[in-house]
Amino acid sequence: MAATIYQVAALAGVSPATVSRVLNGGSVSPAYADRVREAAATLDFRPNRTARSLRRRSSQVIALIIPDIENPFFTALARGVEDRAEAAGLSVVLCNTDEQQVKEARYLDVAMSEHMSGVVLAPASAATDLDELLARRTPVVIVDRSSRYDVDTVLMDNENGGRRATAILYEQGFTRVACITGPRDVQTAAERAAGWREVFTGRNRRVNPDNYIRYSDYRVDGGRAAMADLLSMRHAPDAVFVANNLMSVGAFQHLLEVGRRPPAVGLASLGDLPFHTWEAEGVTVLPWPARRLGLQAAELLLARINGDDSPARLVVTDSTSADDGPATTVAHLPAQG
Amino acid sequence: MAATIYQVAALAGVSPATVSRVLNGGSVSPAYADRVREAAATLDFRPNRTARSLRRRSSQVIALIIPDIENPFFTALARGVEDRAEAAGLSVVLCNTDEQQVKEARYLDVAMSEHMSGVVLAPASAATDLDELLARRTPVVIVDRSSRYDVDTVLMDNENGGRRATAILYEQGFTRVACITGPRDVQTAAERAAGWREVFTGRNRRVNPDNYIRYSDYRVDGGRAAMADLLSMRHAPDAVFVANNLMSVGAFQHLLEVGRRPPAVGLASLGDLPFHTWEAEGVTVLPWPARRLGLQAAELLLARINGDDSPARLVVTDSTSADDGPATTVAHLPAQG
DNA sequence: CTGAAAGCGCTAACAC
DNA sequence: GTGTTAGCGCTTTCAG
Repeated sequence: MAATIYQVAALAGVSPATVSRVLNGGSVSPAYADRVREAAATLDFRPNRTARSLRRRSSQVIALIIPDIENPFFTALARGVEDRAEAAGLSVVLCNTDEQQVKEARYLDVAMSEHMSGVVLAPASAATDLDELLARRTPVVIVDRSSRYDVDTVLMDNENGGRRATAILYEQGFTRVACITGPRDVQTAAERAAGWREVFTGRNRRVNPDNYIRYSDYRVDGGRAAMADLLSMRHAPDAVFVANNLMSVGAFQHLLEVGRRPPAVGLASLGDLPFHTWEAEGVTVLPWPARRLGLQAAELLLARINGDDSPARLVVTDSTSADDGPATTVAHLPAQG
Repeated sequence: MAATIYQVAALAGVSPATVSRVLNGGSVSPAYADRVREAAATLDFRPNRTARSLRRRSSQVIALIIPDIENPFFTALARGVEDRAEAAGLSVVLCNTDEQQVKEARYLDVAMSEHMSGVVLAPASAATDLDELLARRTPVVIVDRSSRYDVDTVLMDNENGGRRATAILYEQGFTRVACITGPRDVQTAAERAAGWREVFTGRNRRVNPDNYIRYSDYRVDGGRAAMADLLSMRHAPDAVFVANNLMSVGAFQHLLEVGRRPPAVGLASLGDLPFHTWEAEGVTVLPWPARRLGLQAAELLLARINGDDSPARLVVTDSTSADDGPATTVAHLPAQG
């Protein structure tokens, strides 16, 4: 049914090698090239990518592995990766690990055994095992959360994000700014909280910061519950820094439900509240440019795929930077222990 | 670097065929099987899927092609497909067409040339060309929007959804219920509007329904603009049926912005407002079970992949059905013209 | 510039 | 139950 390179060759009266050459830009006499193209067209020939990958030992596909496909942060990141990859003629396949290490391992496995030409990975956990992937010299870029490997990594400046968001709330006149962050064992959560803690302790010297931080789950319901918990304290905070987009939605919902919408209680979020375009309603939003992260990650990956073998790079983007601005710092990773 | 079946065979002292058999469940003596497994383990052998696909002429992956990865409806649908496919040991690769026919065509192309074992497609347009895919007998299931092909299709009962949502608003006491629907040339938009029109004309006999319908774009901003437009009419409606989740968000935002939150103006949505869990706030939400649609589509696809060749089926789910309920009608498609 | 031929790693007849 | 062998469709030396 599907035409092969041999049939095209036969119809054009040339060898399969010649057909292959016109497909891949080898040097072929114009006359032959035309005949081949014509034959290919009439047979509706479509090169078999599986065979090509087998032979070339690499495919024209990269994998993007993310922990939560239903989080708009990651879908926006995916758009960034896609846009850049598409421009380079690569297809992106999106894999959802659901924050589970086993699923992540399975998809990494698929990436290897499908000989994908690269992987962009937002790790589900700090324990992710990339040994094999790296042993096979598959280009890998880590994004959003860092890993214990010496590979290209694209991160946000989480600590500074926490610091700035918190500082803004104090500047708005609030006097006791609490923090809702993610799971204790997720690095980004710890870093964002660290930024908050620094500012908090500077402003509320007599207060134990541990009383004003809640470790939640980066999800809507977790954010709502944490906000409810904070507001029920004896000395409740008058504002809250929330460390990601989804928890901010939950926190905001709770405020609406109890009739204390900002600025009755201050609220600052790292990243847009998805599908709420009402900063005007009093929520402070620090840009958290997911799409750009994706673009950068794809950029690094493409370079590696094209043979770049310089030392691993670390790209840290700060939320203060303008959307197209240059406030992104590039540095080489320190040697790993 | 990567071990092959030959190396495993050599180490185990058997033939490659035997290794293949233990991998794929052929009958092999337990003694040999053990030796093979051991050899595979020590070599960290991982079957090369590319080679396997080339030989078997099919891969263990299915493509899910959706028009908008940033729409929670489609990501939820994707979860459904994934969950079902995973249970069957298939990997799902997600492709985002961005509502563009060219991208859609490209991904269909990839699906073909990668010999994917099936495709679940939410068409970007009515003009989608599946001729080749079907000629190659690739199993295909259409979901969400129908196509001109005689293939398995999983849809919501759009017209009834529009009818019910509208009726509910009238039952709540509103007297003039307008409609915000999707683009004129999108079938689901027309169907949902038709349901609305039926109820509207029954209740407002002297009024021209065309004055109370807005064709927008299924996006947040479009919904907001349409709502603003409707409210500025001389005889403005006192309630609005909005035909999808994102436009409902926009419409709702506008109501908040002008201080007329429901029930000051009635609002009914087909599907949850993403990340707003406040039906309590007066928005009527008809369940629009995206995840279930995905499950059903995957179910049909798996059957086809496993050789089912009965006539094409049409599965229509009604939003009135309980989440796990049976109010889903299954019928055979009429013969196509 | 072109063709012949040898595989990429795996599976599936077909023999034994 | 097991091994031998011939490809899947393509790319890529290597000769010419």
